[in-house]
Amino acid sequence: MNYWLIKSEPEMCSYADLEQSPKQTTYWDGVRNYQARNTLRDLMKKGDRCFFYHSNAEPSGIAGICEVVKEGYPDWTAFEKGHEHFDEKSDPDNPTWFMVDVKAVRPMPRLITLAELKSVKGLEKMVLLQKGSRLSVQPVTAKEWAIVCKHAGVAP
DNA sequence: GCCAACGTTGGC
DNA sequence: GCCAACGTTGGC
Repeated sequence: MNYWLIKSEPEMCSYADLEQSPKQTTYWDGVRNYQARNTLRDLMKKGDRCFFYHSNAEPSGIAGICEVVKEGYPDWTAFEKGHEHFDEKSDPDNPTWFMVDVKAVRPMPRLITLAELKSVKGLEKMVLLQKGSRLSVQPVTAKEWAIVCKHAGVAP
């Protein structure tokens, strides 16, 4: 099983919003970065676990854990004229962008803030904490996953 | 709102 | 292929 961290602006879709979605599941769309696209399309597998991270938030941090329930498929929001994520260059017959479906697993007992994560031993190499890291889907090592869960007091 | 870091675009 | 200009992300 692989571990990931996915970012979402809580104004758009918070962890609570995910929990309140039908079947606690939603599609995670709007990624318009090639590296992140490759991860979504090729690497994320059913059953993989993800930290659900609130970005651009007050404060930012990990809000919960979710699970990949549908592997990479074309991000149809790129095909819809007028949609916020419309991209005229993405051809439905040869899509540029992909997305996955994720399902809520469990919330963190409290938000694990970015500032807090920076001070946790063993997370120094975590992609999220690297300077200038802007990737909206990033790999998390099994070790980092365990450390964060232990720190937060939740089952991995 | 500011700004650093990064990705993309496009002229050459 | 280089690189300046521009747009976006996201912490603060």
